[in-house]
Amino acid sequence: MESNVRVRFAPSPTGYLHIGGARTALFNWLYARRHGGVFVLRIEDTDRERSTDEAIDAIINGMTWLGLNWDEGPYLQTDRLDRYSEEARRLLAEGKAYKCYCTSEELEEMRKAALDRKEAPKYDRRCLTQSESVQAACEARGLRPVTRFRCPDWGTTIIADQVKGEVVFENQNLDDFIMVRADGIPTYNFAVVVDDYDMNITHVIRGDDHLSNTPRQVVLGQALGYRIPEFAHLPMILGPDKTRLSKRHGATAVEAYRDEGYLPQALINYLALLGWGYEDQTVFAPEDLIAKFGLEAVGKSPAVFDPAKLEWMNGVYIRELTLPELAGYQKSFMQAAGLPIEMYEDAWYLRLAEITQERLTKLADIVGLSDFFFSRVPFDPVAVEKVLNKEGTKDVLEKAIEVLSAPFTFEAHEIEARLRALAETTGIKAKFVFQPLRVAVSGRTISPPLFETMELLGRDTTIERLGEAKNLLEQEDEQVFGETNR
RNA sequence: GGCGCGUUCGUCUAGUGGCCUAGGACACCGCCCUCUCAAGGCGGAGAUCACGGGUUCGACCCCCGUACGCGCUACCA
Repeated sequence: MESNVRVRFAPSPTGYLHIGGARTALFNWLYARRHGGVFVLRIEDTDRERSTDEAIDAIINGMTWLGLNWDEGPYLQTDRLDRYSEEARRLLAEGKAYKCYCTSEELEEMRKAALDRKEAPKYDRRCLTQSESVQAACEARGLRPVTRFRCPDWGTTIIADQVKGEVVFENQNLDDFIMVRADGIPTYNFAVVVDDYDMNITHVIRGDDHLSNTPRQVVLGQALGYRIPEFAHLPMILGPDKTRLSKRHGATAVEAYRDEGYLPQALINYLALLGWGYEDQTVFAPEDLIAKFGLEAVGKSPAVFDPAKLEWMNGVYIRELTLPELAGYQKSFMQAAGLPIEMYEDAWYLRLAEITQERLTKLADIVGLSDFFFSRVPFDPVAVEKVLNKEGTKDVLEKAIEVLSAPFTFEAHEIEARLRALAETTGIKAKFVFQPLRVAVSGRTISPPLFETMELLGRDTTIERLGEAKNLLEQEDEQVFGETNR
């Protein structure tokens, strides 16, 4: 498809890639792919205090894991400092910007005073007309100036936002914001404008926390003689308490979701639904998302992040995995949890995947579902109480050991047939013979299907576990006997 | 304080003047299936469409106002 669409994701590397950033990246990526355009990754690291290399890695890792591949970049703003200086000098020379020697303390005082007078805290332009001699005096005192943009104080700036619609701002409400700090590093509002222009960005798709900054950027771009890109401001993602999603709300790093066993396609699908929808559909393969995505269908109002729905969706995608894929994932999660995965063959893992697939909501859940295959886990006291300690359990265990010891191929369907026959002959309801066996074999009241579990455990281990359960009951009998005898 | 944005079931949303006695999904509840747990099937409950005024034969949908929430108002982005 012929296209000149160029979009970008421009995070500041002050922390891991979080859910909100991922959603912004996703929408940009979808828009680029939908229109056959270019997706640029740009790191906005002009805040030297808070930016870190680790954060850059985390962002790149997160996006890579999600499959949000970019076509250009990552560009670093700190690599482009000369370019910003060049543009700042130009504006200075044209009288569209000026140097300001006010100190942070002075500015803070002015702000407070304005607020006290119930006025908008707007810079009063006291440095706008400063003579060169005064400037020289300031320099002599060791003051380093910032560069302020001389904002037009009349007229209106209209943003034709693709999500929010037409938004009108009075320029007089803007003030002469700082473009370049005293240390020569540009501020966000300046660097974005230069970058988006230099990188030929056609559509700026970002969080709506930037909507109020947009007129500043437009006015600055106009002063620079740039053509202005289209804008689309996405609604925020909120926590359950309806405030902006943050660390306080628990897991917000996409890497955390990866480590818990979420599938990238599930997270992508879920995130796409936060602020966007297509008829009644809820499950979308990535290609489907690309085919159907459009800015016109993006909602205007913020969305609360719902971990429960993400979990459900992850289950949907886990069930769509092929067995070899699932087995591969499961092995790595089991290994990470310290289970000795070399204990079994690949075929064994395939079989395990088969019987656990529809029982998983997160990949990491496999650990709690399969640990007992590697070594006995302590009996769950509740299971002992409610199942093992029932009348006749010992008898069931004994008979089952007998039945399973007979010569036959130790496969699920055979095991099932013989155990059902046992229930039949003893006259005990099938579920009452299966449940104690489950507890004996897995230690718990919940497990993968019993017969498959036994097959995977193997005849010897299965019989051994049944015997151990029986011993446990015998010990208890003795104790009870001893006590009542006293 | 100023400016801006937003407001449909608990949550994500469908809905662009009559199809809405408001549809779907998650969560919740019940039933079925069933060796447990899941998955699956069926069903239920759940929204006076923030509130108040208009406009209209008719408003969730259009206009105005109010309330509440959020964002910006930094030498953060």
